[in-house]
Amino acid sequence: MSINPYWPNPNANSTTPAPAKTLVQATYDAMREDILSGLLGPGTKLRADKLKDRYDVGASTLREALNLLVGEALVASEGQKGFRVTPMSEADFQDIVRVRKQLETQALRESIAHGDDDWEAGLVGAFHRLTKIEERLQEDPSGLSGEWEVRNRGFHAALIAACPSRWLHYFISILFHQSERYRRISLSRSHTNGGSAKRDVHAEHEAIFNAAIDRNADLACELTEQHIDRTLSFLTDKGFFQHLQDMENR
Amino acid sequence: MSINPYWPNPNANSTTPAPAKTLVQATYDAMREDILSGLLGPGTKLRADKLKDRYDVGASTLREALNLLVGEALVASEGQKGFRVTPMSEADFQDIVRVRKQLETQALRESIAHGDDDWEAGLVGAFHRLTKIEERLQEDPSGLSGEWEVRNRGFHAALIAACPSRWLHYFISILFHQSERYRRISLSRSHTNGGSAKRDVHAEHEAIFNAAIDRNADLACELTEQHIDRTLSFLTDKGFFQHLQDMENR
DNA sequence: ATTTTACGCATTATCGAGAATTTTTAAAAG
DNA sequence: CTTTTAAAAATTCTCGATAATGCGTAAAAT
Repeated sequence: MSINPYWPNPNANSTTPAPAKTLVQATYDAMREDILSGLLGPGTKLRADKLKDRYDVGASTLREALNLLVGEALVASEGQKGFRVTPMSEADFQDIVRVRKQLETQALRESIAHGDDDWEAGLVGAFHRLTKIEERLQEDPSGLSGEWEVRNRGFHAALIAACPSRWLHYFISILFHQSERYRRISLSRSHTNGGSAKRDVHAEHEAIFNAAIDRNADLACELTEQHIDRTLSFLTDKGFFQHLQDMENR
Repeated sequence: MSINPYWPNPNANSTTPAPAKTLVQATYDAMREDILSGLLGPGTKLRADKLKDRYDVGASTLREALNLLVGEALVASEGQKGFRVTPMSEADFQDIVRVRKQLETQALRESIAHGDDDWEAGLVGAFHRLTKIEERLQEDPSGLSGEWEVRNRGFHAALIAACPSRWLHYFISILFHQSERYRRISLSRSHTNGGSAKRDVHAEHEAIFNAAIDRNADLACELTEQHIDRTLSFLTDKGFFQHLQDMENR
């Protein structure tokens, strides 16, 4: 994947030998994963020495990766005072959810309108992959969550893959990563504050999938909005936002 | 302004001495201006030596600024082959216009709904500033266009200033800069291909302003959509997009 | 004539050191 | 005791040099 998701990778479906990843990109990928997983918690001060040690790169390379993450709003640059993992807040997540609903439903509509057989095939495949791992995950909830993230991302990408708007894709991918951070961090830490009716994520995915394949745009969008909304109410019910201060300021 | 527009500058309305701009930020600002003005045309290969010479900075500083611009999709990073000013195309601008309409109308609605007296005051002031320079520009169309860009940006920002969604603001500012590049480059080069009915931009601004002050959200959004649409038809009528290939590949 | 290989040049990517800035610590003044 | 001032330490920012990679040219092979 190219650094900037908006501009497509020319080697997408080709047989050219290797992606030839640059060190900056590798560092960027690694750091993003560490931020999304919560290993680098919200608000964490990103000191050069520590990070140079952790990722084993020079100062410049590190700062380039950092500046790349600033563009995705996963890292905030503070004047002459270094970098910091972007803080999290309930208001921020509500905002993400609102805008994400608007953009994803729009993209889904256009995707359903433009989608051809290839789109359907890709969607069926992505849903199948996701189904398999969700079955496996239900029996054995240990591990595998990394792979689930990949397939969940793939399914949601396949849904809107036929939408021709590059800018929608770009913005949606940013917001998706933002959401992913909230979800993953909320799961990795125990905040079992309240009940929060058990959520059948797979059923939600299946319903969206069926509506999309049936070309029922209105229903698919409705279900997508609910799907996204539930990520918010899920975290709220869990009392996740009350624990945010605890993990800041390291 | 902080590098990442999404996260507000804590020194916004304070009396603290100086913004203490970092060299990276200065270079980033200068390069962005050069790209938006067309001085660095679409598709231009950004060679390190030339740019080091032009902006008088070291290699690392330069690359940091470059990576910042990648996040705004004004610069594209090509694997291991350096950087390049993002190309322009008719399809891209159509996409920008579509998404921009959707986001700006949404933000305008929320702004009109939430706006208080301070918002109105800011809007009146911004409109006044814009009016003055547009009057001056009508008599003497030479120069001043740089200042017009600033005030036009300010007016559009004031319209949606009361919208509470940080993410909408962030995405809109990206798309606004993208649009600005198309508009400015189309004006700086002579492509008087066809008639293109003379456009009274000030009248459009005035109509939007009045609708916003009247809290007529539907009308204001309608007018905003037309306003944005006209930037597209204006360039199309001018035959701008037929000249795009000419200015690539330097 | 076309393709392949090898070489030298141009450009990019990476690093570590030094300069500039902020933060911390401690002493001095009120 | 609190505030101010000043030096020291820690951290960030910037630069130029070096290593790695890609590109163009020309000789060699098919």
